[in-house]
Amino acid sequence: MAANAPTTPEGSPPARGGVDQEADRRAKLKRLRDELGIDPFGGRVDGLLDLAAARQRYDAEADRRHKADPSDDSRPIVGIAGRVRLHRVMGNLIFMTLRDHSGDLQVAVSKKAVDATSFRLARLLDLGDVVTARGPLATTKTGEITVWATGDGALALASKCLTPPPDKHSGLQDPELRCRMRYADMFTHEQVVRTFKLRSRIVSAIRRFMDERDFLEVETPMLQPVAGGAAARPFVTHHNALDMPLFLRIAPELYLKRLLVGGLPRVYEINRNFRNEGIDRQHNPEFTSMEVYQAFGDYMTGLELTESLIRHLAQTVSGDGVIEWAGHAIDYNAPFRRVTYAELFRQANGFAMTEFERVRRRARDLGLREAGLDDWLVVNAVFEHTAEKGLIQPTFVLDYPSAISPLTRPRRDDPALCERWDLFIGEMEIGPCYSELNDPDVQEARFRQQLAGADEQEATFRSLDSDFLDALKFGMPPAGGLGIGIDRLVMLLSGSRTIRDVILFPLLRPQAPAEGEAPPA
RNA sequence: GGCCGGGUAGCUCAGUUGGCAGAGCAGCGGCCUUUUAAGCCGUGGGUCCUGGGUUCGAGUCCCAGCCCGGCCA
Repeated sequence: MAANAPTTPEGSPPARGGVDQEADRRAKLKRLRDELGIDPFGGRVDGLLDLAAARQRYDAEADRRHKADPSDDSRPIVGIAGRVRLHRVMGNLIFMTLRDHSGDLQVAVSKKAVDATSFRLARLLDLGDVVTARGPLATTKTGEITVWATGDGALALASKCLTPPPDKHSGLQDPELRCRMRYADMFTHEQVVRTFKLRSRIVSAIRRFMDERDFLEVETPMLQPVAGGAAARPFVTHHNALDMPLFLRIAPELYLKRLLVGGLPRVYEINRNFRNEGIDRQHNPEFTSMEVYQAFGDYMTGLELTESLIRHLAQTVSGDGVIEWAGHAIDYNAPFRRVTYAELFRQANGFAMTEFERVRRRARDLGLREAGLDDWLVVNAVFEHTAEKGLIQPTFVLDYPSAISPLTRPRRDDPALCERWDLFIGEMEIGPCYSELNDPDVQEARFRQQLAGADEQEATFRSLDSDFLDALKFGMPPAGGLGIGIDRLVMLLSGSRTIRDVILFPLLRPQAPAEGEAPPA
């Protein structure tokens, strides 16, 4: 036995306490190189199967025949790769459970079946090591489908894991660490990989759906000289060569509308927006949304498109179109509920939203700020705090007040209201849709009104997008425009309660600098 | 911003009335050829988030702060 006493070897003072598990792993790394001549960081291997695919190759009949007559071996041989999740050394027989994105599969290494070096490697493996293995598929006594490492390529180390992985059973639990170390989260919780695969499938399905309806996917600037298209605080940056300030976009709207002016009748964009605001269960500073513009449509064509898209996605994901979320079975098959803003307000508060004095009283009762605010802003504050609660099943809220919808075409029959809806599912706002304004003079007036209402802070990042107004003056066809929050939609369709479960690397506060590192300036 | 909960070994977590800092997994040494979070024997490992305070004595009580999570605004 090589000298490997638990006492500190001379000349190699361990990290404090001598309990450094990375040091143990590095010691093994050295033994692998020096004693076994193994490269612990592998190389190309051809012909590997995913673990799930390899498992499918199992041939029960061939296994049975081989067990009856060992000379009759037609068992399929597979090459696989995976991370060591469990490792059970039983003297001369070693079992390990590998994991990859597709699932888990057991590998057995029998001392009799492999060369001495491979067996010593199998003994020395640590949890977390990435290995490749090759051999026939057969069950164990308890019926577990297993790759019995055999012959050339029986077992090889593809990448040594130097950091001890999280607990093999419970995995990472700390929600912040799970995001910070998403890679470890992924290989310890299968659900994480499932969710992000689902997200990818959903986004692909959205693109197919839109493409089939003759919408053209486009990409418009994310670095914008004027941050328009929404009311939100932008991130500010700077272009050096042009020596100009730039904003990360808060919405693609004003560029997509330019494309309508240019003659594209149906466009959509799926990409990131950035809003310099708070972080919670439903908000990440960068988030993905889809915006869609359809010339000669209006907010009702947008409604039909949205409802059929979301129903299609739900049925694609679940088969029966009913998806559990936060304890509710949300049914995407039934026609989505449609209710006007005014009616929902009345139902929630017991009086009409136009009774402004009662609305203000209600706002004060709710502890909301109302003094000095425009009547309609108070109405909307009360609405958000009363009417949006309980909108769990898919619900379109129609005909918002014009006063809180500066980019929307007013209703011809009642200009106080406008052609706008918001979709709510699971008490979350999934997205708005408008009949878009296309009168450049009205649009300019609304912009100026908005700027006039801006407080000092807002004024630093608000400005008039005169390029956009110039474009409108060439004539933009009437259009319906809509936005759908992809992250929230994925939350609903994947059963995720927080947006961080559907964003691979959500924004986190930077970690406190380790001792010895320079503090931030 | 307010309120509540949390921060203890690499990971997951206990810690009673204020009285020697604990378990499982992981690690290290050993046994073991059909295990399933393998098992068995032995063994090392702690800035109890940070800083004050009370006390003979603080993981525990008090104050302040930092970080995480939840609820509310």
